[in-house]
Amino acid sequence: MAKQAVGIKDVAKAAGVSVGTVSNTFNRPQSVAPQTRERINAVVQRLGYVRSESARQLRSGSSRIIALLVLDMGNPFFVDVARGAERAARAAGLGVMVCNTAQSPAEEAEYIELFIEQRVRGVLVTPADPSGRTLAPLRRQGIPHVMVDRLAEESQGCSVSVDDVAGGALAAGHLLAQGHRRIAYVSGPQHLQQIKDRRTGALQAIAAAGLPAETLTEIPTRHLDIAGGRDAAARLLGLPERPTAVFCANDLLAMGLQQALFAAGVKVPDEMAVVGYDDIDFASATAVPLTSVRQPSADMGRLAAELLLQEVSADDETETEHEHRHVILQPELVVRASSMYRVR
Amino acid sequence: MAKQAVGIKDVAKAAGVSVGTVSNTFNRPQSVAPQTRERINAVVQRLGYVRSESARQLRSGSSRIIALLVLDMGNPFFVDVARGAERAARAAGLGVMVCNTAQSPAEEAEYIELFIEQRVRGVLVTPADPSGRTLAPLRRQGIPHVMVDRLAEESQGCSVSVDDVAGGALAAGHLLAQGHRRIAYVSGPQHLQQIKDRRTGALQAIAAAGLPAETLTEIPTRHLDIAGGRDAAARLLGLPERPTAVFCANDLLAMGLQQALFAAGVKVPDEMAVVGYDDIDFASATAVPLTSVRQPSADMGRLAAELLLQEVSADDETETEHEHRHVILQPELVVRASSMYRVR
DNA sequence: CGACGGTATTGAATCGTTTCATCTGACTCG
DNA sequence: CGAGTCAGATGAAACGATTCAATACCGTCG
Repeated sequence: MAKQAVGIKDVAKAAGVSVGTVSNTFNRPQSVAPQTRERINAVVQRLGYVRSESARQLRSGSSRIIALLVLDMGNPFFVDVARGAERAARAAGLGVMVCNTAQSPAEEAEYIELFIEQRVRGVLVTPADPSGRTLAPLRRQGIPHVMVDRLAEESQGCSVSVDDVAGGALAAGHLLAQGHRRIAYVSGPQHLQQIKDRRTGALQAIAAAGLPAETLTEIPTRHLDIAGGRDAAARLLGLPERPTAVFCANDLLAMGLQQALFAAGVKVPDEMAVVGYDDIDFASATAVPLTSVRQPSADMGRLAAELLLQEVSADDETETEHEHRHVILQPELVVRASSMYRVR
Repeated sequence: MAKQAVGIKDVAKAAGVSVGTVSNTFNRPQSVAPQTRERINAVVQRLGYVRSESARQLRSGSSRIIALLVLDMGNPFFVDVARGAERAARAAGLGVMVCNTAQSPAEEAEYIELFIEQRVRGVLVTPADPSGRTLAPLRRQGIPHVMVDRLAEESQGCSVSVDDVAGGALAAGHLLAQGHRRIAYVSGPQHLQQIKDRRTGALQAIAAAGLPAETLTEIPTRHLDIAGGRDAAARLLGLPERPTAVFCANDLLAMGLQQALFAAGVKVPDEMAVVGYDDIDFASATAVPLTSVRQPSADMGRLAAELLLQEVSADDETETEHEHRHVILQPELVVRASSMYRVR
């Protein structure tokens, strides 16, 4: 029952021209006589002909798609990044394929392989593997890639990242300024650079305030999600000297934590101030709106895509040698109720 | 600088065999002598050869990718659907390309065109256009498609949906059982079938309780998101006879609404009971956990993908004629604090 | 020894485009 | 009238894989 696919030859025959002319109507309309063009377009319409991308890319060597590999599709932060990237890519006539590594280097490697098979035009990636080894095949194939939310090492390619050290310092600095002297840092998987940098930033702020490093107590979690936040709350409340403030490595953790605190009857912010990270939409929708470190997520996606497109076109005209660039954006603290002491 | 792509011919030459043999090593290894196979694999490894998908699909006529078109990537409900679909597809060796229509029929049509160009194996779609007209090109090209979260009309193809009428009835019935007699329905764009069905269900429950239709006051919103919920709250509180309970067409609305109520000092659930829809993870993470109608989102994605795969293989062996199937899943009410009257 | 069977390999045809060198007329100009 | 120009159209080669009929080789059996 499936219709037989109609190809460019069928169109050519029906319009009484050669395949070359049909192809030209699509790719350089100005070189085809107007009336021929119209006749062909009419036939295309009538037969419902659609170009086969696979045939085009076979000829051109690479597809019109860029891939985006994110750590967690369930985190709205990455959804925002994806949106930014998608907009930029579509403006350039490219499609975006978004895939989720769930922070697993193995998944990451698998997807990279898939992308190479697809001969994607380029790859945007928030790396799950800190070594960057999973990206080696891309380099080998000469496929441009840009790291997102991660500063690339020298010669590893372009990157767009946010200064996580500064972000950590902002969060901790804010809590210190509110008078807190025992602060918990709810972190995540230690192999993620972001986690480490945010801690570093927090410690810097503490040192700058002339306080000892012990001011910060780290509470690691296995997963950067809401459930992880709930778990962390239990451990937080079980600490011998209970902190009066907590800085969470992302908003999902903060939300889970905040809920568990509420359930345990611990008042936010009076008994426990909370600061999150990412400033996702949901963060401002909690009953006690969450103070959070905002990352310019959509911008990051957009910039990364633009950098990638630049690199792609530099590859084309081999004359201009491409210089890897590293864009570092600055985070911003958004203060809301969850970290403001009641006026006393 | 970009490495020259290595093709199957290079491998064949380097291994001293014909291209056919190399191809066979990949596609029917058992028909190649073990030692030849090993030699070829070694060469593949050494040269870093990767099959070109475009060439394969050109030959086979369709790609190894299925597309998933969702209404709103920012809604975790659809992320769950995507996860379910992705798992099923990858189990069958297919990739999934997820795209976001943002509820715009125009975007939907554009993406459909893209999918046809890509000759995707099949399409899963949560339709933004109620007429189903945007799907016509798919039918024309004989590309299998399954509607997700929407009951397809006869002969429009397979579908996997959740009984939204039942869901609406569950929500309203629950509120009625709690003694509420003035209920608001915060709805969304009227062209979405889900919105209409949930209202229908609510009205059925009201009728079943022997109450007048006026028991339900509809508050429409433009967008099914958190901001829409905040807006709705203002209108809700401005109503002449303020309802004592509100049923929101999805959880995002409910979250925005709940926050605005909190800010306005309206106690949930004492002064206003709230019920949402979808039961997204975030819904249970609010300070006052949200009562919500749970949809088996991941199951829906999985089932839809499975139905699609079935249809795909039925198309292959043209012997078995494919019968369109319609799976209707049942929603489930998850009662949490936001709708439970304090014990009086 | 010749016919046969089975396994492993070959190489040409094919998929649907794009590209480019070539061709065709029509028109202009000296 | 012949040469030159130019817009438009042509058709074959190429892209990189898969597939399949044909072949080569080897051992076995009658």
